[in-house]
Amino acid sequence: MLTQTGEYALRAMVYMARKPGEGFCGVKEIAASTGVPANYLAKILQQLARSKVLDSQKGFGGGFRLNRPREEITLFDVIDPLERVEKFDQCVLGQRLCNDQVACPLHETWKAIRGQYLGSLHSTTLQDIADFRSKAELLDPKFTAPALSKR
Amino acid sequence: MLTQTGEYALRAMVYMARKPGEGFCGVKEIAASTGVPANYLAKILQQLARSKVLDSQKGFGGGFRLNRPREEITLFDVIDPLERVEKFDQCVLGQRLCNDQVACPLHETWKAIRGQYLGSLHSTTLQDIADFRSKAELLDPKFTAPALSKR
DNA sequence: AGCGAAACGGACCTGATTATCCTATTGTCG
DNA sequence: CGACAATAGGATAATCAGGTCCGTTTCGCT
Repeated sequence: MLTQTGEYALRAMVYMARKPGEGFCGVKEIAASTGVPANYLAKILQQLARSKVLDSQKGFGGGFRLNRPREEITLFDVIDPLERVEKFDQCVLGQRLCNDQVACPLHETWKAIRGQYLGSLHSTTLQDIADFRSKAELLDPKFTAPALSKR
Repeated sequence: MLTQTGEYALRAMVYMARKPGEGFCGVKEIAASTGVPANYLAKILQQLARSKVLDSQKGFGGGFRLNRPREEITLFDVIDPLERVEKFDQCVLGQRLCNDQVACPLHETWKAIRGQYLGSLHSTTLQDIADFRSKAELLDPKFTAPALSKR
């Protein structure tokens, strides 16, 4: 469904989105919190910095941070630079000709699945995720400890 | 979305489902019609035979055929033995604890995506696919000739 | 029985993905 | 300025999916 790399990227982005404040996060800090191999995570974050989703800062106190407000970064923005999403547009059965008029037997089924998937990635922002509270958190004040404000 | 192996399997199964008659199909025949590498396809079909979706028959005139009526084989039955679908049940963000009560921030989003995907796989049968006719086929009698034949 | 057609099974090759390590570069602070 | 902290980036290793090859087994046919 998602490559390992994509999943790691998502974990890191969620971590940064939920962290209060504007400062840079070090790779080690993110790696420790998300359980992603630090060296590999560094590579992934470098890619995301190159694709303008993150800012990076070398030197003491440096690290990575979101390049834009949370609500302007979608899951798609995170996944897209790391996986070959274009493959989704190709016919599942490998037919050269497969569109809404001349379709392979799976065309409609697959179109629906793909549409739902991409739609979710496009419509879900890091803001949505940062705001998320599980049922347990909503019911039990203890869970509200790592408090965020806003909205 | 789907591994190469899963896609190949789907192509072969669709071919067999759409082919009239009850006889065995040889690997070479299927490979030629679907564009899947013959040797690799053989491995895939062997796996499907082991997982009771296909019957196989050695020797002259042998090959593979569906083990059950078309309408009793779902896309899930085809994909499941070949990919690690269990991975879908694990939390995308790698949290040890992630369920409807105590959830990770992506739990609901991912649950919806996964549900749509698995739902389609479970509810679509080879019968549905075999019956499928594209708009062009329905409108233009030329297309109603058995579209899949080569050799 | 003997031959050829076909699946079966194991060994092996290959390239992409995942992961690690080392050095260079860049920034902060004393 | 010099020491240190942190990313950048290149080289390399490990793992795995995808793919090939070949010998064996099993069957149908003559």
